[in-house]
Amino acid sequence: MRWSRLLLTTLRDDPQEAEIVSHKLMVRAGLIRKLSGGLYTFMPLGLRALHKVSRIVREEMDRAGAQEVLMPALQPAELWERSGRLATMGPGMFRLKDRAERLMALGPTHEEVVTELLAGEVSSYRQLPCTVYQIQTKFRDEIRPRFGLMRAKEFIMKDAYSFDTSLEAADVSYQAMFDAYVRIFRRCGLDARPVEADTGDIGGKWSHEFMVLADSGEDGIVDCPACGYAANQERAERADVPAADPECPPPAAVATPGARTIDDLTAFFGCTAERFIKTLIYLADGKPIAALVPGDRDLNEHKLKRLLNVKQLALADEATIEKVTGAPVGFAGPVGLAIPVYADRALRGAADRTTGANKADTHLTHVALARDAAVTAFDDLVVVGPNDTCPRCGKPMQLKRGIEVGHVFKLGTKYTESFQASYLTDKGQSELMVMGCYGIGVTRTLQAVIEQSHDADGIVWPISVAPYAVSLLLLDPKDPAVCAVVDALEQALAARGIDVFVDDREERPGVKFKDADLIGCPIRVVVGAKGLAKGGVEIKLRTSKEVAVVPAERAADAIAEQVAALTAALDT
RNA sequence: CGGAGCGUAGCGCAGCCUGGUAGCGCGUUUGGUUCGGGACCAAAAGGUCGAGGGUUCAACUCCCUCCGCUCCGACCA
Repeated sequence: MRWSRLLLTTLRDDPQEAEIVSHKLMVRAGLIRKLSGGLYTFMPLGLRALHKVSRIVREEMDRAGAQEVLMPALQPAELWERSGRLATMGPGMFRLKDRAERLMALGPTHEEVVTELLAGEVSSYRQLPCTVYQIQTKFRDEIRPRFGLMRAKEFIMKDAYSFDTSLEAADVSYQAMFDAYVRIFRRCGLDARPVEADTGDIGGKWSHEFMVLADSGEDGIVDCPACGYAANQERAERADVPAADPECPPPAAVATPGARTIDDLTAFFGCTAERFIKTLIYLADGKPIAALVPGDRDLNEHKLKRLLNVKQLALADEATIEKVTGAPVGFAGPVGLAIPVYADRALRGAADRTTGANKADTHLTHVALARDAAVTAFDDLVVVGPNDTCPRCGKPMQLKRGIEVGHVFKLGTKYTESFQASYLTDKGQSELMVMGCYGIGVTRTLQAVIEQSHDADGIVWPISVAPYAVSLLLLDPKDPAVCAVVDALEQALAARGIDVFVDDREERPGVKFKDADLIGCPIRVVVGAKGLAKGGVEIKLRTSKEVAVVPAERAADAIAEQVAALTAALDT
């Protein structure tokens, strides 16, 4: 491809719309253009890179034995009623009506459609296991689209679904997908690592997310360098270190006018935040409950939701809090509370702490939790912090940020039950299929590659996903001799199956160098009158400063060697 | 949805506080000089100043409403 014929404009300045480096670079390098918030056009160069990611995904899915299908993005909402997710996932779905007033949805994911499909297709154990996948545009009415392709309203996802005869068989399918994911991200040149994750609205028992480490990542990751334990902060556990507080006198009420927050209280009492017990009133499926965490910790709502096994969990409104505690917001405490009370494990054995008194402008000191309050259960309820230790080995852990590029779930029979997706066993009995689901954000993965691989000058593409392997800079487009060398080289490379992008614009050399760095193809080849006079064409890797000068007639072979070396380095 | 900020030429921005009929840089077009790390000179095209309403002799500027975009929180590939 020649630049002069390509719809490509690079930008000198960072776009005002972009915040993180990968987004800025994608716009500057002319890979994407914004239509509106969370909606992007892939320009020719960006689409090439996207196709390369898709191809890797497809190859590895096929290798893992999954079969490609393509399901409709437009789906009847009735399907979602059957699984019960119209309620839980409802607000995140784009809904519309057809001319018969039937409620439809633009698919945010396809568990319903695929389960309905397999329920009809599979009738015998002989047809199992079966894993299908598709690479398709998904629609989600995100509350806040962000960071370009990272969180978009419309994005391309590879979603796969496995169906098995048993939990054990499903584990095998899960592992096959897990292994495929490791290969996919490795081939994309990404440093992605699997972490234990929360299952969220998708449901199911167990899941792993594949995280690309990046400071701009939206997720917190907890990582134990000693034993390899790694988890999303939403799910991460910590070693159980119960409080070992000495006995204390009975609770005493202290007037604390206007002191509602932990900050207010530490100032008022002049002690550290951990000496307080934070009491949070939640509505769990509409019923009030209290959750207790040490004053210096944040409650992890995912953990609480899992413990309570409820669908909806939200902080209670002011009116509910006043009704339940008898006090305005900010003075709730566990002593004398008539609703279920769940406390973080670190509060087991807690004594001589300060809590709200369930009375306006009043707190209780000398509270010994077990002695003075009725705790329904102790469990791990806080967001893991920097000082927590590993739940497996007790060693210190690290907190990092990550971009979630893939997620694999063991779903069990959650969906096959809703859709009565069953098969006949070899004994002629009807059993529900056991399911797994597996997603990769293809567009997000592409951007994650850039987020992880760039420098001050621009993108540094791994060869596997680069729009072109080679940037060929024609420095003297008016010099027939130079043009002849470029033409011959372009053809020679094409004959070897190497994609070349020729910058044949009538621009000064500096402009071409800058743009080549910005666009970031892994191999840069410069052909100019000066260079030819000095011995040939110049070959340079995007990752290196070294320039090799090679006679024109040997250039194609030399480049092919570089391509082979770069490709081999990424192959698993 | 709650909080914060921003909408002026294709892109990046100034002007607004203190109303007087819109400017800079990049890019684009034409001509010339240049030509190995974002050249220079000259000329030119390009703007309903996000939209609507109000105040005023006069609104990019002040006021109100709405819309859009970006960032921080809940959602998630």
